[in-house]
Amino acid sequence: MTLALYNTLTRRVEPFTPLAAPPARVTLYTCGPTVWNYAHIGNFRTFLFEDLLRRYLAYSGYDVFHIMNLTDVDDRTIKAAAAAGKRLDEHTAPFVQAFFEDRDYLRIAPAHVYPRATQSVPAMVRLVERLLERGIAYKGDDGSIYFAIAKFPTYGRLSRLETRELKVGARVASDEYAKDDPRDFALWKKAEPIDEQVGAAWDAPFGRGRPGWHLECSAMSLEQIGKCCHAETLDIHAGGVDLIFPHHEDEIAQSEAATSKPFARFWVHGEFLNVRGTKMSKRFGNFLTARDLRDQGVDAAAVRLLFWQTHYRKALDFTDDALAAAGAGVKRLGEFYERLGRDGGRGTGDGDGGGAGGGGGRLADLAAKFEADFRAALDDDLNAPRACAALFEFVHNGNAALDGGAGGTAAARAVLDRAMSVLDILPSAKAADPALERWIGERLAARDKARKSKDFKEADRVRAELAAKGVEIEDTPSGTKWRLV
RNA sequence: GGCGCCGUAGCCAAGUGGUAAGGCAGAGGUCUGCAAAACCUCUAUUCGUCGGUUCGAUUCCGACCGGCGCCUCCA
Repeated sequence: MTLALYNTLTRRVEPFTPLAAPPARVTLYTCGPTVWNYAHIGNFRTFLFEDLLRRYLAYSGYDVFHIMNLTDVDDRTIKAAAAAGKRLDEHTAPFVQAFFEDRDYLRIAPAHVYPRATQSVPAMVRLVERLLERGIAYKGDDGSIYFAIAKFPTYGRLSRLETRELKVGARVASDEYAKDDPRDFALWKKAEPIDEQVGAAWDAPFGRGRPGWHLECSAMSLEQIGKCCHAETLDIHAGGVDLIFPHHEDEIAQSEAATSKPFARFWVHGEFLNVRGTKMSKRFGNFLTARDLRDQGVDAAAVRLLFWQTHYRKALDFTDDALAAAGAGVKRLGEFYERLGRDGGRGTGDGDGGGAGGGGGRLADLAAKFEADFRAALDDDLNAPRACAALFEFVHNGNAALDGGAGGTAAARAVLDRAMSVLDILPSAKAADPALERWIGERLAARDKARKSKDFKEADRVRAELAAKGVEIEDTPSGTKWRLV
């Protein structure tokens, strides 16, 4: 079995066959955040889907080179900086920082490089020059540089909007008359006063200005894969569905017109996160940021599981109920994982279990089945919901096997660890400070004493006291366990 | 108007031309001093509606109803 992915270019699920077998290098470019503000969890749904893709490629043995850009100059960043009376980099710096914090909170594996638009201007200027030399770009009447769609016959191949017409009543851009063809898009925008004001203008042979939105991704991805792999074609380019048009369509046009090579072999797009049926968006004000969740004490593992339980190409409605349900699932998974470690002191793979459910190695067998199902599911266009179903089936059957005294826990735990390298949904450990821990120890001892003398009233009172502080307890044959909730 | 997606149990959500995964919630039971956790059992004759193709459709086709997305700078 090998990985197959839905390729937006062909609208089909196709086997993912890189130029060489694992451990071959795979180049993955994902469109990152525009750092004009905090990213919301809708944005992060896409980044999490890309995290799943990247981790599963690694799990499958590939040497992934993951590039994620940071858009730190565009209309919104400039407007926001001007509104705040700041320079562009002054305005974006905290949001870049916040993005990395949110990324870490959500356990998203860091990309290998985070090229920034403002730091890649030379590469962008070179790309524009190449297009000018080839006669595909031209200077408009307003002094901006445009890409001539007419010179790129396959324009529209990705989005299939080649025959599009402007929607009735759609607004007409102010630069409409500066372009040869209304469909042409800006590569380089002539510097305006507001750009100068915030420091978002650069000199170029074709005029002082700033990059158009699409240009950065073409320039930076080509620059990065040139450096790392001497290539001009990406293995995979990913993003949200809303980027298909015009962003990715335009990236293809710019890149391929310049290199005459396919820009990316696979285009994969993640669906939206919705709120009550409508896409989460800053514009609609129906958004929630990652830090909102973090501040509410939401375990990132629950967010991840919630997202994994819906296929990445299907819209997902975000609700508190769904998040809570995922939280319960995460907790159960954590219990099982802990139990494997605890009961696994003796299990080595061929077990000692003599109970009803378990012969030797029963858990190892279950783990092997789980791993096969897990892979088959993710190989099938990253069917994470199915992978999660396999996981919980394993939890269920594994618990039953443990109840029956089965062995093989070390093997089972190893399999689970491998799966977690992809899903990463074990509950976050909540650390207690030493003082609290000491107090818990005292209380537990008191309760134990009460229980031994059959003073259950007192024992229950202590349990309630602990619960009031968020300490949940569980009596087990090997003593009372506690955890913070 | 153009292109496209979605509609499966109380909630969330996989799925296949051959008879409905998984999660959460709920009910009963085992275990426990009681709990908790775990386990066992149960919870969709049915997959928006109506037609069609087929031996057979939730799965293919058509129409309709409902929800949503993109159509120039939104992940």
